[in-house]
Amino acid sequence: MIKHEQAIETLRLKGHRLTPQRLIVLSIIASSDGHMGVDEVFQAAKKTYPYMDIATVYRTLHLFKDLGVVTEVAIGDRLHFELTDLDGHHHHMVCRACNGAFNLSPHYLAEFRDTLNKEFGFEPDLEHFAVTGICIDCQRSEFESKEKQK
Amino acid sequence: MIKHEQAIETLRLKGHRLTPQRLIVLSIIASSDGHMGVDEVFQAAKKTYPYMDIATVYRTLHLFKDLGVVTEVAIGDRLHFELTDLDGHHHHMVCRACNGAFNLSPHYLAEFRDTLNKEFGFEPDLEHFAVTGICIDCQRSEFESKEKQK
DNA sequence: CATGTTATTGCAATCAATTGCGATTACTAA
DNA sequence: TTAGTAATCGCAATTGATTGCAATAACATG
Ligand SMILES: [Mn+2]
Ligand SMILES: [Mn+2]
Ligand SMILES: [Zn+2]
Ligand SMILES: [Zn+2]
Repeated sequence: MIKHEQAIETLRLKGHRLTPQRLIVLSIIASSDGHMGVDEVFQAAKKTYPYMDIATVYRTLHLFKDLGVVTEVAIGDRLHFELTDLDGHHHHMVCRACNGAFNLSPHYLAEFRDTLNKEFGFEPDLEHFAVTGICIDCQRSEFESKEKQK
Repeated sequence: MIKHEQAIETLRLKGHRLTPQRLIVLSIIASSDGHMGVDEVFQAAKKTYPYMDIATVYRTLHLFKDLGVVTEVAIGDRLHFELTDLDGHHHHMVCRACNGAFNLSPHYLAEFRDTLNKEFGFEPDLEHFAVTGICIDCQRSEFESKEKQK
């Protein structure tokens, strides 16, 4: 629970108010081990605070993101959030067929980033990147269902 | 205009109907040299066909995408479309500050794709990829405005 | 503890994108 | 050329995300 306390301290230091809505969203995100979709957060929040509004959830998550408390990741076309990983960044491979999310060490993208930097002076947004695709298991099932068809 | 005829032939071969709406969207996309946002296409289409509906524009663009006639690229959070580049794929760097889009040869991502393939058996969606970030010019302006501040 | 200031909230409106549905129309085949 | 049929369209409703605004509540100050 040290992380939780730290986040609250960050809020206070930057002059943000400690509202019940913010504390609830924080504890929900903190109690999850992976990413959470915005609606998941919203549904969970309504259970302890029925007046919670989806706009407040979005505003809170964006505030937490600005403060560095949570990290945003676009999976497909939906936004997901998770507590910022203090042990270093990571990326994701997300399967478009089964929605499985696999972690990816940052070094797989470091080279790409460096190349764009050196060759074009371009600084890409690759903090917490999710690349969609088809995982190895779903490639197999796809292959098998094609076999069966003939 | 050879491309245009080819697209029409593709529609007919796959059993899709040649509607005025489809022909208009096709000619608009074909007459543009870069990406077009969906609303750009819609506004242009309404000029020659005032009854055009935005839903039809989306459905038409998605059909064209499935047929391989156009390619979709997500720039920031908006979808853009362009005629499929027959001379080979390409990617983009898009500046978050000035919205400038720069083309990127596919070889910059080939390595990344191969690594995911070999190490994890993951097949990433990287057909027509756009990475956002800050271009070299905007990095300079950012730096200068920070200098001026002190 | 009471009070004033202002950040924050809930609600409704809005925007990009998608979808269900009944009306229309492109094409097939007589 | 003329139906018949299914694909397609326009329209309205819906969804995820965002925003303006008036009401509310967190917090500083006395
Ligand atoms: Mn993550
Ligand atoms: Mn392109
Ligand atoms: Zn999968
Ligand atoms: Zn720029």
